[in-house]
Amino acid sequence: MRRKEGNKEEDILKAATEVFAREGFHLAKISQIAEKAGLSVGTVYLYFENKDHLLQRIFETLWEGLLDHSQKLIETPNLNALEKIDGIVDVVFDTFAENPSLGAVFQKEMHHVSNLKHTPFRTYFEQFISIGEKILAEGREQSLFHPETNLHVAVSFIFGGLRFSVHQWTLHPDAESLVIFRTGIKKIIRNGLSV
Amino acid sequence: MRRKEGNKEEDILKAATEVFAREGFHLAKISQIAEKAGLSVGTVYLYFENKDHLLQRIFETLWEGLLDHSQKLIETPNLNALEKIDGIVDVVFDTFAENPSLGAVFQKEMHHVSNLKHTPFRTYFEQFISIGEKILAEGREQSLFHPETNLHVAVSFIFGGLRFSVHQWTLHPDAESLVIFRTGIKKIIRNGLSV
DNA sequence: CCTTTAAATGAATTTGAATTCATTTATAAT
DNA sequence: ATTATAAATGAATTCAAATTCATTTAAAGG
Repeated sequence: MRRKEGNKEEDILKAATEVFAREGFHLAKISQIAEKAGLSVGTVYLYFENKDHLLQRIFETLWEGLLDHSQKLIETPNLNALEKIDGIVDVVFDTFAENPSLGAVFQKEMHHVSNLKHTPFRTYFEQFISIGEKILAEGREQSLFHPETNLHVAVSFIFGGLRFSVHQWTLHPDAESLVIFRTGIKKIIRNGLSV
Repeated sequence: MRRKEGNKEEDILKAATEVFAREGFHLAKISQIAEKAGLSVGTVYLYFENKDHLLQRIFETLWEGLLDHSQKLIETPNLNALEKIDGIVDVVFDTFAENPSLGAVFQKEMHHVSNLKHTPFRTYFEQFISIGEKILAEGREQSLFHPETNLHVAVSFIFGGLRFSVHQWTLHPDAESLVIFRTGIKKIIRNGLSV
């Protein structure tokens, strides 16, 4: 019998990420993805049930990576809440630094994915938010943070800011601007704008 | 001859905003919009060239309002940079407080609109960003802000945070949480999380 | 070097909603 | 009242792209 050559599933996901990043999910054509992956339209359907599932798998991998690293981070001893927040910023930027297209897809298509039926994506997002809230609550207990800050508001603001900044960074994803974004964002989260 | 009853154009835009907010642009059906506006599918096309133009008009009105108010704000004498930033937060929340669905559409569909050909939307966004950068530069000159903060990073982060927070607020758009979001966000932008 | 069968192909089919347009309705002018 | 015509309707058409599947290709086992 014939055997599979290379790793087509991976090739397809990589191609899909790039096409979704450039075109957006709805304008992306399966034919474009197939071409970029170097195979035919029909083959895409041997590996993925449909277009939605492609996006779903991309987000699944992404979220699992983010949550896994974040979970390890908050369990690290000898880190205070401020250091953990810096760690979260690093987790996010490290994730997207190795794959800038993923940052664009994350910014553009998260809402589409969370609307899909039969997906655990609202749960993933909620877990991430809940990790954020844990860190902030911890910081408050350690008297590092303003006690009156509303957790939900703070986490929403930081999540949105981080996500959009990553997206902006992906427009010119070089190493130098990566450092500027990372450090700039950490500084704002800690100290805000004012002196 | 027959004359137009009421303001159908307005009815359609209002209905479209609600349907786009709930379903997202691509899943929204013209038939749903027509039904919610209390008229037929064909009538929608008497008032708008196509589905894209509906979204386009919604964003046009939205951006013009935001830019107009922001422009007036930065020209107001006797406001320092910190007060101007508070003003921007207020402009944004005032805009969406009177129409929470607009906040959801703004968060979900901005990327679709900026991909449309023949639209000035990248320009609108750039103008808004440029207003933000002006305020930050001013604050730096007034020695109110950390001199080393990167303007582009700070503005991206704040824009993203503000946009996503508004979207989160629209999920439970009551007056009490509005105040909590407004004040919480202003505080974080000024002072960050740490004491 | 056949034979078997999994893998791959891409043209043909299906689908589903955007858009159109022939027909109907309602108002204003005469 | 009648007529002219703008406004409105919604069933029929169009269209583009997702999905399918009959056919072809190529590796592995005998």
